[in-house]
Amino acid sequence: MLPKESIIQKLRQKGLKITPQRLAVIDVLIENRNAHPGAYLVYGEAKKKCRRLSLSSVYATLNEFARHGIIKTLEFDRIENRYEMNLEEHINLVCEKCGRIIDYKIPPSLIQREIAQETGFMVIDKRMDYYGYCSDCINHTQESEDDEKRTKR
Amino acid sequence: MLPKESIIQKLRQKGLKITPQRLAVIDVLIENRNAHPGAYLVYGEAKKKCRRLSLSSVYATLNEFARHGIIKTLEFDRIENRYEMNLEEHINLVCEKCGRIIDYKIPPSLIQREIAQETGFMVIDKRMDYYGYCSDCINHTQESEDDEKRTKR
DNA sequence: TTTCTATACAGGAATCATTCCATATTAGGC
DNA sequence: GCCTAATATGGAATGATTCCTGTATAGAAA
Repeated sequence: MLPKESIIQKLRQKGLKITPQRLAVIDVLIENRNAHPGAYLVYGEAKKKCRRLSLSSVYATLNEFARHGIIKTLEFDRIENRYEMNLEEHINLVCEKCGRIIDYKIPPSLIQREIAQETGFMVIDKRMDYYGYCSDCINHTQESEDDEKRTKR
Repeated sequence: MLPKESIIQKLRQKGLKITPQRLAVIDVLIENRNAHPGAYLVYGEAKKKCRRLSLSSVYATLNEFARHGIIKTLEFDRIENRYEMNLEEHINLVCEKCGRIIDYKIPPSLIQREIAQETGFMVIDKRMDYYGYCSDCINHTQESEDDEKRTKR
């Protein structure tokens, strides 16, 4: 099944309505699935497909999708959130209830069960980021922007 | 060497000045090293130690410390940033230059060299979060807040 | 100890992603 | 086609963080 159909089916299952705005957002998410688009990009692109679309709705839609596990939200410092459709397995133990954060030193290979046994923490969701430089940026001379590295906003 | 001394020494090495405000922030960071304090908490606690201290300075100081690798900034959705002093090893490949993000499917155990070989991405920094519930929150009845789970701000 | 100046600070305004709210619209079951 | 709960709009509000301008000061040098 096409990813789009799959999403639409999920929405139906959950009793969510299929609106032109949501279809536009879905299209954009699929077309940009590798770009990890932010809300603004989604808004800009989706607006082309659905003239009557507000930024608020894009946020609401993205949040709704995230809530239903259709996409995943990635948050960053100083830059807008990004959204991804790749939900594959891809460590701070953050309690979503009380906000407490428990460090867990990771052995090379690690599974939820170990964490649960050793700390009693129940893992619901994961996020792993490695920060650095992609091959393009390593090759294409560093030129001037060297000191702009962290100037994001 | 005490952690505080170690930090002060690092600041001296980098030519950064040792001010009462910074000392207060350092104390708070050390005292709360396991709490992953946010800027507001740091401000509140540090203010007790150094009457003449502004929130702006706390932010500036935390950013400065992070820039020099003394602490690490953790960013979250909807809640303020948290800061940690635990810099131990603890995966999205995010290019800090062009902002591109490359997915890298992780085998159980994975090292930077593999990433570099397979993708050409040079890893500078890492972040791994597992989200879920801590043992306390699992035990202490879920009561009413069940639907507040994601109501963070 | 005093001087000097680059660095740091205070305090308040500004920014900007995101959310909220009140109202208007509409998807989709009947 | 009707009805209504779910959505969308758009503008205001929020809130963490940054920016800005004038002031203060750490610490090197005299």
